[in-house]
Amino acid sequence: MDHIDRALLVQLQQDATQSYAALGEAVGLSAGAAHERVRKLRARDVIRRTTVDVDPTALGAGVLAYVMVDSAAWMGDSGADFAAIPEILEAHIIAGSASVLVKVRTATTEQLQDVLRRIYAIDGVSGTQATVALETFFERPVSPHAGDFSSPRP
Amino acid sequence: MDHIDRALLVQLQQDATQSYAALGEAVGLSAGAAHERVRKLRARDVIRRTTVDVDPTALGAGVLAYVMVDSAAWMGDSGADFAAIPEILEAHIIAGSASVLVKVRTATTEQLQDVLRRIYAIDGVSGTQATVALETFFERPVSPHAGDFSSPRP
DNA sequence: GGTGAAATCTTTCCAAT
DNA sequence: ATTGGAAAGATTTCACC
Repeated sequence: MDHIDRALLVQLQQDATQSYAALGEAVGLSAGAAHERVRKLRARDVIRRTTVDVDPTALGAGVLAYVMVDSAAWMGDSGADFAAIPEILEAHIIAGSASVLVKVRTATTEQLQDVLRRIYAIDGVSGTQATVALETFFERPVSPHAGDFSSPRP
Repeated sequence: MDHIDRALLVQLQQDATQSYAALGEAVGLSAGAAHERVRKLRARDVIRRTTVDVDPTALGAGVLAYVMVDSAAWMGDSGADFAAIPEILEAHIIAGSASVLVKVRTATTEQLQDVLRRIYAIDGVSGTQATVALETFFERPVSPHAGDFSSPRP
């Protein structure tokens, strides 16, 4: 994972449809060498998959909310219960007053309410606190240059 | 946006490297027709871009946190200030007691602390409440079948 | 809007360094 | 690990439906 690999990841995050010739050009390598490096990044699961970024509003999922889920019991084995609710895009065990944090997208606030009802039905859940996003400033992938920014700075 | 378009989006979310022949096969269309539909989905910005999903831990960003940002003033024009912090992956204006919710990835909790310091330096910010994720159950893209699930069901 | 086929460009493989 | 080139395969266009 040198600086060339990171440059390749930046390029691919921006546009994974570009040719290996263009990719090589962008990082100062031949098409074959760029291909070989990307192949290894995939093999090592640094690149997990190539995918498309779909506009949620075009799919009728314009309402975004984060939900703090409180529980009376240990929730560490409840991953599948949350995954069974398709409107939930992320679920994390958290440190703090709540137990689980989930990210939800729905078409309407009525549907959000229905998702909260289904979360409530999960074993051990004792409460929810939903926070609705009014406007999204941005959503972007993790930067391959993370770690170059943190203090102490050079 | 009929059911074939949604099936194409599901396929592309899973693997955007597959050929139009394979894509057409999966949805019951010729390669040419699949290509034309995908071209239109891109033109209409339903597909915003083709990208790679990179493992955050491989990039040295294994610490995930959500931060509620409190403010004394209107934060509606502060998008660029949050975007200037590269460790911030999402920033949303929210309804509720806080003003802005941000998603952060860093290598260490020390670096997280440094990000909080930089958030604090943004004009109008009066406080932060960070929630660290201990374990991620899953992170997945928005389902093209969203809306097929909500009650009232058929 | 869909099909099948032709032309062009890319990916993929490999021998050499 | 990288290069250049050759073979295999994919994308893109187009005439026709």
